[in-house]
Amino acid sequence: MFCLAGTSRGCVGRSGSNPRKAATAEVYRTHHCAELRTKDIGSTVTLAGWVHVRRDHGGVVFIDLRDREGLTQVVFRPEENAGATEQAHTLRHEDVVQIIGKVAARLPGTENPKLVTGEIEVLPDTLTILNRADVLPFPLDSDPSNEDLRLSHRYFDLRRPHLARNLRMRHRVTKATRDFLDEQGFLEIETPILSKSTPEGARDFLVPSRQTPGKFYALPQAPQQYKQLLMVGGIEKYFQIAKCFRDEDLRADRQPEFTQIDIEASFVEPADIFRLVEGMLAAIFRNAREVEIPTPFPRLTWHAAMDQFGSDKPDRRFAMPLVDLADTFASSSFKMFRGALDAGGAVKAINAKQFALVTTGQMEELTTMAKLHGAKGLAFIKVENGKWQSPLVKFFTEEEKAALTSKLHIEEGDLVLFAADKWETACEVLGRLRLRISEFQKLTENSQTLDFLWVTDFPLLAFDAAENKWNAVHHPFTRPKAEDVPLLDSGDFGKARAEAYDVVLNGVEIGGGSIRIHEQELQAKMFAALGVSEEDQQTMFGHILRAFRLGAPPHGGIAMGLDRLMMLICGEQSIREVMAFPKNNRGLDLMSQSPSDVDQRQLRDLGLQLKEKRNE
RNA sequence: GGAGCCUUAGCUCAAUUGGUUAGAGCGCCGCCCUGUCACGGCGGAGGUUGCGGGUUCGAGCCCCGUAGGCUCCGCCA
Repeated sequence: MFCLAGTSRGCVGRSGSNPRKAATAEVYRTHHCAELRTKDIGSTVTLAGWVHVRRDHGGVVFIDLRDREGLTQVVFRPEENAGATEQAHTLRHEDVVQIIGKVAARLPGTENPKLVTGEIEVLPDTLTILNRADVLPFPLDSDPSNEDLRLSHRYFDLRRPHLARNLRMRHRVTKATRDFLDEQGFLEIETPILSKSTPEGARDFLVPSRQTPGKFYALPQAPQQYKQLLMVGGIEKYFQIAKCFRDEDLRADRQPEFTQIDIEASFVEPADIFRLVEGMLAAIFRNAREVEIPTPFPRLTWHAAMDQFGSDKPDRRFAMPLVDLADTFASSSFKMFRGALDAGGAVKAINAKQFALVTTGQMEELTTMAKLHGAKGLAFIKVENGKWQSPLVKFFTEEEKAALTSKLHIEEGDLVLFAADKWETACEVLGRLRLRISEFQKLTENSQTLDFLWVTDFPLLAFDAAENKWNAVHHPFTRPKAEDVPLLDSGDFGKARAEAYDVVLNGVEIGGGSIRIHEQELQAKMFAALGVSEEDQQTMFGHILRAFRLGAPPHGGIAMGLDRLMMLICGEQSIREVMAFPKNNRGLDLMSQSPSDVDQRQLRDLGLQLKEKRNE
């Protein structure tokens, strides 16, 4: 036996997307398990991998040997190799073995067309058991629903073809990204992970400083300031596949640490960023999914997106548009509608086609959802047996009914839902209902559509009633649209729009960015609007304000959420399925049991003391 | 911080209205089996029904609490 325990050269030089011979000779094997064909018959090969399945006939024993690339059948025959066959009887699922043997044609009629290696099998001279496996925590050949169990044995779960495929796909996407941006002249530059806490935005993960007791680094929520400073530094075109950290509650599409394709460029306008990102996504989808996506992407202003779809990330794979009914009900006798309009609000409706048979439970859920998002109730019309079943109908004139029928294209079997409120509330409520109904009706279930679009002209500032102050919608360095800068002077903050844009795919925000402020004066105006004092500006952003006075070029960029993009590319419902080692719902790593207790001494070194002892 | 759904064998699930000893498939263990590829056959082990309490003659099933998981709202510039 010539096994060299401890060598790891077997993996060097392998491409994830394109299995081929390693640059250096492999020690453990001569071929991978999806490689051998009839042309190899007669040659002696060495294979290494996992026992995928054993079929033991008492005499002859079959092993499906599996490695990353595929399966090869190994046949042990007692009359040819009694010793190896004897050993083969003891093999179990996921034992790791190496076999040296001859490639042979399968007996006529026993070829397996389901395997690419199904024409051949390997007759081993030697079987080396490299490592035996315990009884498996769950089977690898089906999808276990117990995610808890999967996450606590993630290293094992990763052997399932499903996850392996996702990780391989992710590699292709990041490689396509790097290749594309490199061709476009972008430099990949790393920025610090030990960074500075800022009050804006999400809650920071903090790292106590040992050498400066009582002070803390923060893990970056995004490399935002660094990439802008790289622009001041004359880099002109930067990108990074950057880890970002936000200490907020998790969701199916949110993890405390996640990855962004972070991009920034100097001397650019939104159109430059749009072209770049469209080209990059086209390259990504060409490489990963082998599809050509149409570019340029359609554009929608934030106001139009809200008005038509009730969302700043509209899913346009189905219609169900929000229809404005202000004209129809301008002089309505129905108080709820007139009241909203008289107060300067909106009356809008959606037509859920062929959903009149909505169940009581579904209707209750929709009503609860509407109220939760600010509606006072949920007015509706069901069209059944040629009649409008609705408590509202008695308030409508014939003209109003005719206008509704025409504007909403009402037909037998439809369900029409109304919202009458402040414009933004009415839009948001109907937008939420629209999405939930699309789930009820399974409107996007097997859709292959890739609907990309840009949402532009976001509001610059939003008023936070709870804190009684204005906050930046994007971040405080976002450039106002040139024509809206006077609104900052006049205090009409709510009307100011930003040079900010999101790229949306199938109703999921996969990226967002903006053109930045590069002048110190404009930045000061912005901070003034945000109510950040001169002193706080210096403490928190002194370095970046100083940088802006040393010849900062006009610049802007975007950050793409790689995990969400991968989720869509792989057709997953959760970003956990496209990350190697994700955390659960509560931010725990069930495999390594982090976060964990630390030694008292570590705390002492950092000058920290725990306030409360937890019950243990 | 809040809401909903879920928790039965290692895994996936079942268990009539609350009714005898909680079952099946896969996996595991043992024996048999020389051309399978979801190999097959026979036998076996494996359960505090998440945990605690309550109602009841009787609880996997009903009620209360609690833990854990997932999803959503808040939160996420």
